[in-house]
Amino acid sequence: MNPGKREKILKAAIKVFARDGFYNAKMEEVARRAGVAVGTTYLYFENKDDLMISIFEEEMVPIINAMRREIAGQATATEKLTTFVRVHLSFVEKDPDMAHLLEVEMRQCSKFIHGYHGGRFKEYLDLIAAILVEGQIAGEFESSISPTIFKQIVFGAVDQIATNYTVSRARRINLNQAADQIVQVLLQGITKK
Amino acid sequence: MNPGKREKILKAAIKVFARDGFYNAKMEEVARRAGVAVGTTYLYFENKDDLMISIFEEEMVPIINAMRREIAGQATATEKLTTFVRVHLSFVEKDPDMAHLLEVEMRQCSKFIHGYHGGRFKEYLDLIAAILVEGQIAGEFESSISPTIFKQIVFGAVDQIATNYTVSRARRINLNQAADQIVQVLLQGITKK
Amino acid sequence: MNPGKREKILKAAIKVFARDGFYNAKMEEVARRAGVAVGTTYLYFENKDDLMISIFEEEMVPIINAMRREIAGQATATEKLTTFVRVHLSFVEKDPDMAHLLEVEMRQCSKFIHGYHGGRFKEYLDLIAAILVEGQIAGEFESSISPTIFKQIVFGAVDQIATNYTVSRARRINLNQAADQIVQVLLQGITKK
Amino acid sequence: MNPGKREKILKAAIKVFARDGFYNAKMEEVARRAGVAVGTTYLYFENKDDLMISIFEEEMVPIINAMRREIAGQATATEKLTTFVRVHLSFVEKDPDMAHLLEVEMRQCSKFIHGYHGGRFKEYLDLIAAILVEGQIAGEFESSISPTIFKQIVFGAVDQIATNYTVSRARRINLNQAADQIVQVLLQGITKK
DNA sequence: AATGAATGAGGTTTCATTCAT
DNA sequence: GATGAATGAAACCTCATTCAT
Repeated sequence: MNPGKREKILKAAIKVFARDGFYNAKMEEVARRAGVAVGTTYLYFENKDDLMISIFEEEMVPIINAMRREIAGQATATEKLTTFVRVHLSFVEKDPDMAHLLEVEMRQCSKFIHGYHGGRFKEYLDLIAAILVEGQIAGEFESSISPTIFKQIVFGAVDQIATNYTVSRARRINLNQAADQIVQVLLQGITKK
Repeated sequence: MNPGKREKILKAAIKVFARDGFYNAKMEEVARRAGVAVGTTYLYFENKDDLMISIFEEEMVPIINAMRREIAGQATATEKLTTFVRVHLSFVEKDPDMAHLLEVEMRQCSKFIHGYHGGRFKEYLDLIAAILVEGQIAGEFESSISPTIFKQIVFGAVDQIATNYTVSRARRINLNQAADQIVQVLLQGITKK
Repeated sequence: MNPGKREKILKAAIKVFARDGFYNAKMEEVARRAGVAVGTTYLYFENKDDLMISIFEEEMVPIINAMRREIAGQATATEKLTTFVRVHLSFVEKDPDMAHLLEVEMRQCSKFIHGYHGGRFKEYLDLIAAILVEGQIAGEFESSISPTIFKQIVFGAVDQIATNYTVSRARRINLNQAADQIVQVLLQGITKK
Repeated sequence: MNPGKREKILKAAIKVFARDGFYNAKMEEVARRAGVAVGTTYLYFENKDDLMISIFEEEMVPIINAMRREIAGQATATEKLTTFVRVHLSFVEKDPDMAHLLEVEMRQCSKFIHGYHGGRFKEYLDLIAAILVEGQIAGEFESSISPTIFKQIVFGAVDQIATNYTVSRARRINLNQAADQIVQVLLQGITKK
């Protein structure tokens, strides 16, 4: 098995799935872009679904690790939360195809939705929950906030901004400014003091 | 023709699209559930895509109207924002199939994604933006928050909660509590005072 | 039964069958053009095939009669043959839709081909055969020519010219000149004396 | 790919299209007869129309070439014309399916009719025109005859005989005799001297 | 391991025909 | 008789997957 070839197929699939959508994407096009024969893709991945799942599983690992490292480098929970939002959006900016997959296409892969949930995605979301809990313990954050709900709020907000950025072809949205605003709202709320 | 029949097909499509996903859904199953012949569905809708678009267009209208009415019944912008979040989640609770469609499946319908965006959906998001602006003018809300970004934050947060609720078959999540927490975060932030 | 309505349907069918071809023609379009409901066409004609057959049968009658009359008005077999060719092409010029049907579309109607042959069409061809025989008896024409073969030669030649005229949208072909040339060849041959 | 397989599909299509007609022919039946799967036919031909066009294009080439060779072997224009008629009818006798396609079914393929006309078919007709012109120059044939019209007369006559032969299942028609009669009429006309 | 031709199940859509009103 | 909404069979074509080379 050639691990480089596996990687090439994976990268090609990201491009094609992102561009055409999971269901409209053709295995032949993935193979063509990877510079291999169709049959070869089936040597490295069980089937189309498995290819999708693998993208998620394997591309998510470095992302989660990088995020974890970035967060660890921050002193306070407040800074950690700020970091999460900024880094996530910088990921989106750097690799919009991958971002689009994680946001939109992933949800269509039936095997993913039915029963898969709980792998890397939960791990990623729990980074947010951990930050909240840490802040609550440290007395930075309100203890009345539920980590389970909060992680969804943060991810949802960030993901919506990201989706909007990814979908709108003209990438004239300022993700840095958006990150700041998200952080401000999450930390201070919108109520005028 | 027969508007009742059209409605039956639409409702059947919502069920089937929600259960099987847009691409896995079969027109034959939609027809079966609607109690009509396959050909009949094509008397009322141009094709599968049109059926999906129509669901969005026609089911969104009463939702938007109801939301608008509920918001109008509130005095302050703060109450209006609270209402938006609660009512949205109550919609999700009342009709999870429809919610699932709007959240997940809709994005797969190619015609929807390419060029359609901006109809009812934008209208819905702009309800949030209007609330923010109103609050800013009234002096309730911080004027430094961008309406364009804020509406995405709110929708993203609420939608993520909703998606999670819809996907998890066991509906033991308390949406009321989630609504309260979302509102609290949005209004006050999580920073301890 | 309203015979006028039957006629309207027949005429509409000629137009539609000629324009779209028998297989691509839709009964709904025929009905629309006739100004009746789809179901009505089935009150006057058993089915699509029957409609085609009826066109042939019923439109052919006046044509054959007119042709017979014209021929009868001529004194010699030579003049009669000349008349046949000219009148046929003038029919084509007057009603290209009908001509197109008889030339091209008719052959596609399976019931027509399988077993039908021998109705009006044979009657029409036999007008030619009769002219030849008459001329042979009168001593005008060579007696070595087979009527069965000759009628096909004449019809084939005339029909090919007609088809070419009908297909080429730009109707700049001179059918009169073509008629003269056909007659000349048939009567004298092309060999230089 | 595999040119032999392409040929098998082409031959199968000729049989099926000739027997059932273009519109009634099923791709599945074509595949079955070719001994391949349905999908395979689409590896070699874009679609049903393309298959039909390809039959015409590719089967016509050897026919035209053979005809050209046969004609070239004759000394006088008179002999060449005789040869054309005889060889054409011998083709029909040898391969009635192919003949039927060229005569009847071909005209139904929409792509063929709309804009295609003028490729091989014109080439074939022009063989006749060339013979006439050659004979006129050599002083064998009357110079008053238009080549454009004459080629249609000859083809029409021959084609009508061929069609009649092909349609009538009982092949008891003597094509050799028919060829002689056609030639006699074309060369000498029917007028008794 | 790699290829890519071959497979064939399956879905959308069309449209002639029917039949309740 | 007239209507036209409803029917549902049937066919083209796609494309994930396989397998002989």
